[in-house]
Amino acid sequence: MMASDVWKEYESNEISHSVAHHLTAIHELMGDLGYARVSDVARALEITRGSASLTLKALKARGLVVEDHNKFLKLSEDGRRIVDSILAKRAVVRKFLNEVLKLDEHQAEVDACKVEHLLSAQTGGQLLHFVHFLLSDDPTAQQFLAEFWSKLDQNEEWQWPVQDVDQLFNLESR
Amino acid sequence: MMASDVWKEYESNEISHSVAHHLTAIHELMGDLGYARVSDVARALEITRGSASLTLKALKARGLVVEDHNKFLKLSEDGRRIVDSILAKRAVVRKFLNEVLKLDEHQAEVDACKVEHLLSAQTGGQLLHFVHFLLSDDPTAQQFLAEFWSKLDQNEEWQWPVQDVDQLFNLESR
DNA sequence: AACCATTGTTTTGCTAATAAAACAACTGGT
DNA sequence: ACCAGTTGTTTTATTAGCAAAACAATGGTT
Repeated sequence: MMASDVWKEYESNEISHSVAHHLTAIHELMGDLGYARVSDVARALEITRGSASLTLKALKARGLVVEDHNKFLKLSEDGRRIVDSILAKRAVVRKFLNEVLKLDEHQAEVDACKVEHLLSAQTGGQLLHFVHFLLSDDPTAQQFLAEFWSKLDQNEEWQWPVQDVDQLFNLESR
Repeated sequence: MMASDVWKEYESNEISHSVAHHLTAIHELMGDLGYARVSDVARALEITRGSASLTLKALKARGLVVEDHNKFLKLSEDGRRIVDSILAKRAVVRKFLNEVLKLDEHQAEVDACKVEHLLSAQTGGQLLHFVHFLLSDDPTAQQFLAEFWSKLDQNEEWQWPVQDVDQLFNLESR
């Protein structure tokens, strides 16, 4: 039975996908150009200036973005904190998908981009610990990865989607 | 530099979060009650009948839901296929977060629910292979997990979010 | 000065997903 | 037969996020 309070938490996120990319665009523009204006954000995201203007106005009202005396944008302390957490999650998810699960880079990039703003801080932190150990020079980790990859090559295939995943795991693993 | 075609793929998904849960609600109601009507879906999702009626009308138009001569709903072949892929992704992600990363069950449930409809079939399949091997009785997998968990307990902590994840991985891991 | 490009904003309209409320149709109890 | 409850739909309104278009302000070129 689905706890109905679970699926509704999707909307009650700190930030939306759109907001996440408005904020990260400002961050990247500050690095690339040294500044970020409404038009620069709009260009980076390939949306109209009007759309960016409205979204950024809301972000200024929320205190995530601050504006110069000359319409130059900057991340606030809170905005910077959010961008850091998003970029960290994106990086670790991309790394996991690409370097562990061996998905091609574009697929890893796309999927990481889709989930980066949805994962909790706990999940991001635990995943970071996991991937860090997995890709370290620890011999156990390296042996494990080698065996996993060799199994991948052996093409032991289920047809996806699997009907009952729990059954595949022998049911008693709880 | 963000490839701007990447982040826009977020909207171009086969199904939305809302649609995913309308479909899975029908699936679960069929199992629990043996039938599923508009009101049953609305109750299960805790939304109004009006909202469910409109969304389900669109799903009928898309051919994912079919309607009885007496307003009883059923998944079509396509709808069933989508539900299968969603439930499989949800199950494997939940299992990974809870049983590998040791996140509490509620957090695992919530995060899995958020990303289930966003992951590609490739990602779902690869993650299934990975978790299946990781939780198998293969001694290498078990040893790896034991070491990982012991490291977790040792509380080697970064402050999250980590500023530069790539730096943490020594940069040269590609 | 006249012109043009760029910038930022505002207004209007669109879609998806919801709530709220009104309504019609059916069902069951008395 | 009547009343009450349930069901499904429609209409109206809201919010987030976009486009398109109009507009004003600035800045540079000739």
